Amino acid sequence: MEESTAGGRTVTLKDLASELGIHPSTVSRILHSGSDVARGAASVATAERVRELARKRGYSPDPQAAGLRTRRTHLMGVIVPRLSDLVLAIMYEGIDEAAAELGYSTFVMNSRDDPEEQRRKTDTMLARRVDGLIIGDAHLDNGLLRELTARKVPFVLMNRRVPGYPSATCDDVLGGRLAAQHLLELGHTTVAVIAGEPYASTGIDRTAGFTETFAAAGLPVGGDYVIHSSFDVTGGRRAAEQLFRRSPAPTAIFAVNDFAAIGALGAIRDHGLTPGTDIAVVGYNDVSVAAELPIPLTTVRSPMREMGRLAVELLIRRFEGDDVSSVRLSPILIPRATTDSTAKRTEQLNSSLDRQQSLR
Amino acid sequence: MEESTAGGRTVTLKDLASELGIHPSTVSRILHSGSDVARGAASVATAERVRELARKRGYSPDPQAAGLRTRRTHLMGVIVPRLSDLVLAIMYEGIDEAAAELGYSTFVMNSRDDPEEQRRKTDTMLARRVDGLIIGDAHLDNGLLRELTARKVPFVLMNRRVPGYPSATCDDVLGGRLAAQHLLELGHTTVAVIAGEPYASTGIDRTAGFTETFAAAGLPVGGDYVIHSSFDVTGGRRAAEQLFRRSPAPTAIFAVNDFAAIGALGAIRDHGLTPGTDIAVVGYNDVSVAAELPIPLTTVRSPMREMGRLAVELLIRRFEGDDVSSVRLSPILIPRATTDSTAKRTEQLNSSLDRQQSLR
DNA sequence: CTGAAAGCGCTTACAG
DNA sequence: CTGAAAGCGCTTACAG
Repeated sequence: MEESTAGGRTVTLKDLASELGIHPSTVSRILHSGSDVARGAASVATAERVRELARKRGYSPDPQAAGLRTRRTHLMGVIVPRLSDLVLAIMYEGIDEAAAELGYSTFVMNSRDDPEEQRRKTDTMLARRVDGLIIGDAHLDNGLLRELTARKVPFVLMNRRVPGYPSATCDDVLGGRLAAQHLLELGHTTVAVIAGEPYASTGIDRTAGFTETFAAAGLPVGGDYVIHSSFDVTGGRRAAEQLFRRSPAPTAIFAVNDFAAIGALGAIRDHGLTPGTDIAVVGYNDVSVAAELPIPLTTVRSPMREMGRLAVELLIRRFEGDDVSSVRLSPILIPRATTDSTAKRTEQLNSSLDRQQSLR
Repeated sequence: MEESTAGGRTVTLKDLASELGIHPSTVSRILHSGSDVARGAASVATAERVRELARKRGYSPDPQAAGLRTRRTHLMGVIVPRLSDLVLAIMYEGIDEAAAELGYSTFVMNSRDDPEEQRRKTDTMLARRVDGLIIGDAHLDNGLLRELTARKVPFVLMNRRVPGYPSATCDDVLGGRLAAQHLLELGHTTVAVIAGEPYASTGIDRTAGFTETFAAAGLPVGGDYVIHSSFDVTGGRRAAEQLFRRSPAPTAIFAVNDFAAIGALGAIRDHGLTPGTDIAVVGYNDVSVAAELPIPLTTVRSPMREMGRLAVELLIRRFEGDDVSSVRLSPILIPRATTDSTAKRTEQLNSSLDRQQSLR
């Protein structure tokens, strides 16, 4: 009945020490002196005996106990809107990898982008005494971040940025620009944006990069051609439905998220049109399904896994007292079939859309 | 410079006690006496003063320290093949919810179904002193599980079952049967299975339920009409390509996973055929995209989120010493367009496939 | 080079 | 009803 924590009887420092007839503190010192056998912590001979026995007994130090003394848990809290969003799941895989490599473990929690949940999950993480937080669901204009800063909780943002706080993000303005340039080259003049949630920098920046580029080309994008939406399939479908009511209809749609783009593709099909032929669509992120769609999706690839890894590195640098600044990773455009041969057919399309609208 | 763990200066039991002029042990006793104000732990008056101050100071007990004494961390380890698999991500959301409600926190790690990684991640979890494990990536014939049992590590399986160990799964044999009955009713006689990985009970059971039902109807499914595959889009596509080489070609395909089914749909289109019209396809799980596909996918819905919740509950019952037995949740069939009007066209299809093959 | 002590924040019998 | 002590497993100055 002595088993308590999983794994039953666990070997402790004291066990090791008494088996070798030396003091626990000596064992501790040796085990902390890095791989160079002793480094002044003990004689090479004792050090070797200790290491040997530790290995043999499968000793693994109790992080609870160590943390109690050192005040460092080697734990990171990660907050995301939802792990069932593939984009965040991939970023988390990057976090998981990097954290493991660097000796950290992570808690992940879903906030569903609800401010109350964000606060609650943050509290849970802090109650667990994490060393710091990776925040993947930051809203612009954020009281929680101010508060965390005041409380000196080390954190970095990932995925979404907020001015004034260190973050690991994609250069989303550039991403929007790439999408715009691509569509400009294809000759599109009436374009629309499915812009995501208004509280997320991702959507805002991608939209800004896109509309600024069109404006600079002398083709400003009208306000009612920019529609906010959730970042999922349903959101994209709904937004596209709205765009179908605009006149003239857009000949190209930039959705700031691949899943929203997929929803838009569905709406386009429902209207009897063919993406890539009748109307161009560009998504964002290049999730794995994008290339596998019936009509493969042109998209802006963002380095999702890398962002996760980077967030871990930045946070660790904050632990070490460094004053880290934000990093934006570069996206690239992946042209595929949904922007194949659309622009030339502009007139044709508009008349076909007019027909559709009169049927309504 | 006194800040160390995130959150800086933290209120301790001792702080509370000295502010009230009582002993820390009294404070501890009160805070542990549940919501009934004192329950013999102290006078109602002191109890109220203590609770009041604890609230005011935002006291939250240090779980490291508590765990060190009690040998219970209230931590669970969760191992999944990959969180970027939506099916597992949803299950994890169920785990996350239930664990939070019941006062537990969880670590999740990806094993990528690699036995070495499974072992490594398990070790990391145990080194973190989790109270137990939820294993979502179990392989049939599993040395690791035997070892964990020998070491008295409490664990439950989720998603995939292994005979002899407690698990929270979907009744996959039933699921396979539902798919088969549906296709039988539509009149299909030449059917095939994209069966998933051979080490996963999910694929095995779904395939067994399916083939047994067809066999019982006097229509045994030939061995070369059952093809193993990975559980993703690529795996499904490859398996379908192989099935196109069979003669007679199947008029219906059961894929044990929706993503594999989506891959099969791609292959079908590549062959110039239309799913739901020329060939029936049934998937498994009913992930959110299934209903949103150009041709919505008929599938067997599994209670993914519920499985996660259930796994948490079972594990906690194991902590309490209960001898828990496995639970299988029931799936239901969701008929959609990919099995709309296929069976009648059998002959027609077969001749069309023959034509295709001769072109190769 | 090694030992001994103190202490991290908590809990839990044991007294009284 | 409350206090005081011991101890969970570790780390870290401090001696010597």
